[in-house]
Amino acid sequence: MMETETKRLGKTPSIRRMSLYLSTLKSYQAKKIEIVTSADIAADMDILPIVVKKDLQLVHPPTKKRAGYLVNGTIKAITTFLGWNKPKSAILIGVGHLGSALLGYRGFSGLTFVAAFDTDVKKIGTTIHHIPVLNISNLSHFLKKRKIEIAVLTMPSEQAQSIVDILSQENILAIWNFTQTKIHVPSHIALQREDLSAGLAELSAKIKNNQ
Amino acid sequence: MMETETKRLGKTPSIRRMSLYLSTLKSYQAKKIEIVTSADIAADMDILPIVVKKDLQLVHPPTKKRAGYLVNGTIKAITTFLGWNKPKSAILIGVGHLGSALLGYRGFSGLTFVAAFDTDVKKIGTTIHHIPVLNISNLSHFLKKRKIEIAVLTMPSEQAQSIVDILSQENILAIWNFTQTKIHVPSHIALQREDLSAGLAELSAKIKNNQ
DNA sequence: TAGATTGTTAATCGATTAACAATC
DNA sequence: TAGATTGTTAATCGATTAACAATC
Repeated sequence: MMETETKRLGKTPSIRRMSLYLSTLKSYQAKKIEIVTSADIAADMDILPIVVKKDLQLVHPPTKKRAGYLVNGTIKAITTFLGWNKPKSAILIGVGHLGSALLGYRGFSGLTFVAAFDTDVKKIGTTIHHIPVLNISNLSHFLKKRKIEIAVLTMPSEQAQSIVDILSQENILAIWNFTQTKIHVPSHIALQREDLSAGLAELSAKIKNNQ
Repeated sequence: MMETETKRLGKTPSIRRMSLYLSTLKSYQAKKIEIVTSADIAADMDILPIVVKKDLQLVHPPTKKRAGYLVNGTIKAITTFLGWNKPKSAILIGVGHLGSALLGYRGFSGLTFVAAFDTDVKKIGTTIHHIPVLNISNLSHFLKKRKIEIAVLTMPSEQAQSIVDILSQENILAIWNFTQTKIHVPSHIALQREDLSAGLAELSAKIKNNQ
């Protein structure tokens, strides 16, 4: 029997919901609410309370013994579970509109952009959202000096694999691929591919269903 | 028993894969390959052949009687299944970096941006990727004149609900929400929320698993 | 004590994978 | 005919939901 390459992590849907739990809980924090029930959270997220209970059990949140979840402690538990308590150092490659949007995105917890790279001499030497844009030809050299954990790819698809080959030789942990192309990485590097059209496909199916 | 509001569509994972089938098939088209097997497609997408067969059965692709799928016809079948044969007219609200990136994104099939809206007088009157940027105060008026099917939200979260309230009064089919806030829409409007941090959460879990 | 809520086990549902029949 | 491949049914696996025990 063929061995599946991508071993299942299990709980992927739960993990994808974690960031929404975080922002929901932070909104309670802003309102100085210290304890919330699974029903409260569920109502705010349009899901069922049992989903909240099951999901949160993954992160071992502190509870006020059968009276609700402690807001601050649950935020900490989720943050730790995702490894976001120690922000991961990241670089971004390709400072177009999407790249710039990600560099300035306020919503990422646990990710800190250290530098961006581009080929365009007009961009090199500038900063975007306070992050310096460096010459792509210095990529290797930079990675040997600085410990970088995540590389975010927002350059044109055609250049993706050649950059990935450079990244693969350095000591990074993960690649987050926003390009429209499949890339090949060594198995020790974690890979996440974002496909914006997948969301559009889902929306299109919903439209069809509404009619 | 409480009624679940978001009725299950079923097959959501399959639907989210459709756009990848499309781009994979288009790469065969570019190479003038006319017939491919589920094994070919599976190899190129890093999934199992049975997944390809099951997914494609949803769209009723033309097959060369047990010898493979006809590339052109299968592209057409998927496109039709998603309703992408008649491109949907769309507007985008909030021409920041993310908005600009989406306006210029080459990867969307079946979506045509007709106009963008912003509050910034420096942007109003210009075009981005050939799409005119209009004054947000003309939104209602514009929607009464032009048949728009999808509204894409890329403005700051704080403004989201007030814009949604305007949109809800007009005759649109769907809202694609890229903001970080939950919005309330009437049930006849399809809603898709994109959460960029969900992908980061997934990637973080993969990193943890690799260690 | 009564009510409320988590924690946990069991049931259901849906998606993935396997097996194989049909047939080119 | 033999080999290959889709189409389809069955089995497995995982995620969601229900039910309820524990206990504050």
